Amino acid sequence: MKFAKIPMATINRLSIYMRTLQELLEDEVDVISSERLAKQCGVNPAQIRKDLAYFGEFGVRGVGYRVSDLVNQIKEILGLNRPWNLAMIGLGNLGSALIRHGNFVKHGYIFTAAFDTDPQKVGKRLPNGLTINHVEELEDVIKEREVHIGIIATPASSAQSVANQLVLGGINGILNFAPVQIQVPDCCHVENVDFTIKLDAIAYHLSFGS
Amino acid sequence: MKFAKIPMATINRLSIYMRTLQELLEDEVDVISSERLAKQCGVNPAQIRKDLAYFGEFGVRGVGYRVSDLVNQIKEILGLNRPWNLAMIGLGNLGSALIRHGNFVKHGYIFTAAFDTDPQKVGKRLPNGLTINHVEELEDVIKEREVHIGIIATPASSAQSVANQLVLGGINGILNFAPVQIQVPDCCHVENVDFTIKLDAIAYHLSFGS
DNA sequence: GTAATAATGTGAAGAATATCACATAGATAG
DNA sequence: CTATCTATGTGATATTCTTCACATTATTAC
Repeated sequence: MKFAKIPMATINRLSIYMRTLQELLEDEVDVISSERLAKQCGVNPAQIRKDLAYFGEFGVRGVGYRVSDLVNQIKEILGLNRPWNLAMIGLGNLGSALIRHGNFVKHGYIFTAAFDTDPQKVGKRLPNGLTINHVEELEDVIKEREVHIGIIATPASSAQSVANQLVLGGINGILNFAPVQIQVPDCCHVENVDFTIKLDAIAYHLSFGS
Repeated sequence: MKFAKIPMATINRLSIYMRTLQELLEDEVDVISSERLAKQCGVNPAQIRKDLAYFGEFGVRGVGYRVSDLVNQIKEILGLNRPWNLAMIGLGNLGSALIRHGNFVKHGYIFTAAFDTDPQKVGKRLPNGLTINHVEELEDVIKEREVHIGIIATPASSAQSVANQLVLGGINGILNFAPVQIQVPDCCHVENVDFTIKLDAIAYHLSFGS
């Protein structure tokens, strides 16, 4: 599928295009031009065409893109035409909220394991039916349940040690909500979600104009 | 303070540097070189120097950077040497978790208002002492309480209408957790936090290698 | 006071990314 | 079947961002 080196920015935008296209689909829009899609996504029309061009030709000249087709094409490009199993590590405020949050399921992700160290929490059942395991069991359980992606929602202080265990358990993808830079081997891909960084950026813009 | 046009990426990295420096400060490290700091932040040493060079000279040649000084300098650069008032809109799973999450307070941000539309929630008191207002009162309340930044944690469907009201209330900075692209006038700066985009990026990497 | 050392600050080179502009090709109407 | 129209796909161009490499300058030791 992939022949050239694809910019990370392209991958992220594809995700945004897909989101917008799925909304259009719900509104029963059949066909859309790069120009209109670009406006809705807040990007340049040529950007969309270039992004897609990395992977093939998906439009019809003089017409535009068939919305439902393009959604499926992007899903295939991103590897989303299959289920991905998630494990949540850390069931404090944030972890618990995320696991109950509908967006993961809506996009085809499935929680198959959840971990914490608090004896009060271990053994408890979550609304989605999962039972919380102790972090000590992490390595075994994620192998057993074929977890593909680990989500770290622990305090910053435990994040690195959890990441180490995830790697030992064979995980190659980590979504990290802890506000630290975690170190992993090259085989493992980490994405960070850090909202205080975003807040700082807003503070900067408010202070010194755009 | 700002003379050239600063890359957004630089601003985000300054935030990361600051975070790491604050940790170093707790470990009582006095001085650090760009090389060592770079390793801890996962960037190139020249990058750090260039980023800082946009704003002035903060290091000592042959020695490095005084950690506590640099933290303060970056705070000033980002406009963090003052309090910022936040309003949370939407107190579902995510909004409630975020407002209880210590990281905002830790970095000097203060919640001064909270809103929801659910009559069950309006009037209730949050653990931090705030009383939940109805979204109808949004415009007035945020003016009254001098809110600077609005955090949208509503479902996607309400995000745009909330954003409109925030703008009407004079807000120029929005942190958006809803998975939609919201449209605002140029005077208002929006940052999006969208973890499904990050998850999609991980899925892509797992599918087609790095 | 001088030399050696070390790590900054920065101009220049390089890489990556985004935008422009137009040739191309599918669709539709006459 | 031909002409017209429209929006894609893409080579060329422009821009933005990152890395290199080294001259510069504070510090320390002799």
